[in-house]
Amino acid sequence: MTVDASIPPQATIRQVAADAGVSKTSVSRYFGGERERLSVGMQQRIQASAERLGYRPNQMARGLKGGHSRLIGMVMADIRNPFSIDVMHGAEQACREHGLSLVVCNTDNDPAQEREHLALLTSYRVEGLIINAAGHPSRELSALADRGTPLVLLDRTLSDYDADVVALDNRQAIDAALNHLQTQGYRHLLYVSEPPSQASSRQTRLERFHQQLETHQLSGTTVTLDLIDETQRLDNAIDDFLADATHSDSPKAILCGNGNITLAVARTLVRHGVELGNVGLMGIDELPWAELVGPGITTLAQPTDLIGRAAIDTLLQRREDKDGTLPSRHILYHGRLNARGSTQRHER
Amino acid sequence: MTVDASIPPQATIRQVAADAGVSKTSVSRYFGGERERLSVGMQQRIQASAERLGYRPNQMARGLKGGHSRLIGMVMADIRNPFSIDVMHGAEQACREHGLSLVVCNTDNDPAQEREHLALLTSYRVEGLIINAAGHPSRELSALADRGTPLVLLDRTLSDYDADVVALDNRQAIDAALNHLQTQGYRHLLYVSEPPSQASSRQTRLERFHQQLETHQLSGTTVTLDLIDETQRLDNAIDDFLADATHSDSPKAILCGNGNITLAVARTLVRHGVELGNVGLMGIDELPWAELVGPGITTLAQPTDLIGRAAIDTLLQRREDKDGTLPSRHILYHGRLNARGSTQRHER
DNA sequence: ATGATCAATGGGACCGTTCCCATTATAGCC
DNA sequence: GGCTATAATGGGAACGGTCCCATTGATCAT
Repeated sequence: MTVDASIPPQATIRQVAADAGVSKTSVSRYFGGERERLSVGMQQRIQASAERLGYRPNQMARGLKGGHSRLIGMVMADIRNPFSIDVMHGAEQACREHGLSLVVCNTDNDPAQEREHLALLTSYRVEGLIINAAGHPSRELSALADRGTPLVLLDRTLSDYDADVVALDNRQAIDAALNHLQTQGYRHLLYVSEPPSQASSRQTRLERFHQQLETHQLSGTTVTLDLIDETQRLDNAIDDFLADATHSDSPKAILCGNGNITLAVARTLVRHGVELGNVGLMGIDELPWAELVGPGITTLAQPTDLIGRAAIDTLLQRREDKDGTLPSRHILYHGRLNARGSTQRHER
Repeated sequence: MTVDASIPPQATIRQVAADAGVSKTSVSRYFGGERERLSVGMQQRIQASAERLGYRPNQMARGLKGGHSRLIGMVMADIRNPFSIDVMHGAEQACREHGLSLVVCNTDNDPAQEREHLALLTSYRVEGLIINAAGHPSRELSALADRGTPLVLLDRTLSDYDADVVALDNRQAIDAALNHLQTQGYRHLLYVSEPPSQASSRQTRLERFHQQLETHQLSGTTVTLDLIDETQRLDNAIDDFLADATHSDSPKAILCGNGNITLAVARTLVRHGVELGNVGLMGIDELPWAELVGPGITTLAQPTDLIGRAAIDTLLQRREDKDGTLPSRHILYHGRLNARGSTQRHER
């Protein structure tokens, strides 16, 4: 591709107006949602000129005077988490339906990156924010919220915030998992999670696991770790769990707190030649490949695409709430059990 | 969260200037990269006022007069494709290092969505564009390119475009796959692809497959299909391939054109109780779960994170090329073979 | 002493668009 | 006929910042 020194710059409203023989205000009306206020003849002249000149509105100029950036910020803790991908897809589709653009920022679970991204989104004057990020509200987030930027928390709650939340019902998810594992005959469980301090949903799941063990006549233990540098520790924890002689007559199962953990645990079990089902394995969140591993891995699926959509819808409703009378909502979706062979014990 | 009727609006440069007792030009200099032109005392006064007032620059105003939106558009054919996810991650990181924001648009392989997204990115005056999308250049894309917007094609070429390209070396990838399958003793192959008309890389892989069969003393057949509504057709094609009596004494293998196909084929084979290795299975692109399925699925991995980074770096170099003397480049990365059990035949 | 250069600072114009008020012509009602 | 309302259209100011030219004072060289 050769860059030509005589590149025609992007046409402006003034140029279209001059070409069509009308005022710039009429052209602005044509493109700005007031087309019906113009005579048919004028509309046609404007359309012809705009097309001839290849006019495209400058959203930055519009945003400056009109006050609308048409941008929605989405701050994600980990875009490579399978959960994030589907949520983003749903959110992006919902934005598009409203003529909005989604700006996705990835924090890799780092609060410093989160602050940077929030500052950047502020500089673009985003019209709303979807937050799926670290556990503590930053000053940057507070400033945005204080200034009235609509905010929806995605799969998170923040302790100092009474904000709209769209998420999986974590308690129901853990209850359903424990029910299933108990029904399938497992009695001693290991719950594996990424660091709970990074996300309230992880904390809620972990707490619920502990709380509900006795109710389900189950015993259990937990391990939390950072998958970036603690894979060895996971291996050891699983080995210890499987070798635990004090529970040698209790059928054992491992419950994984999210998709990233399910993958890591499955790797460890397969590498150690563990027969799935004999040792139960279940993961929170569906994974497209879960049915392929051994006898199939049992999962509790969240409706992720739907959650992404709901987050945008909730945000747009919050944006319409000019006088602040709409109470905060927690929209919690139930998980759906996909029972597969990894939670079927063999008679022997 | 309660919306307070007395929300302080975002502070402007004029307010900071008034508070610090300086001119707006000085404040602009402070935040606009000319800080060293100000006396130390003035810098401190500005900093204190900006912090007190919670000032954040308005990128829209900056973009309007200064001519820089600081946005990079990235148009992806399918954000749920595993390839896309890692590339996006790498690209986003590279953007961040340069103080740029990545705006990701997902087309779901639909040319109409692509046109819409390009128009939208134009309206934001993006400073560059990474394109990984449908096969035909649109008028919208032509207009952007003609106007001098830097452009990098990602895993694609466009027939009418002499643009920078960053991609896997598709020919090397197919050659490596055929080498491996031939070395492992397979003699009759099925190549499965998503529709080649949607992406030049698919077309290149398909053509190379046909071209190189004889060179490798292999025979083969191909099937191309849209995974959205042709799963049954895939099942049938695989059944026919496996039942093909004219090649009953040639060990058979299936080569999958991308990660989405690998998942779909693996599902079919596992569901039909096919023993991997007995029938070979290999996929272009690494998948995090590939090692977990049966004896492990052999893959040819692209360095996806690196490709995403390279795309941004290439784009930024193109942007610096004011006088158009930098020739177009095709930056092609080699795949790396991950041999696993799915391409190991059993003696029997 | 004079002239040139540079550091430091500031004000006005501008960027592309929207918003707001103004004008003109026409139609309908009293 | 006069008055009011409405459709259609337009021009100027403003949005928040950048850019460009101007000014002032200090320093250095001749």
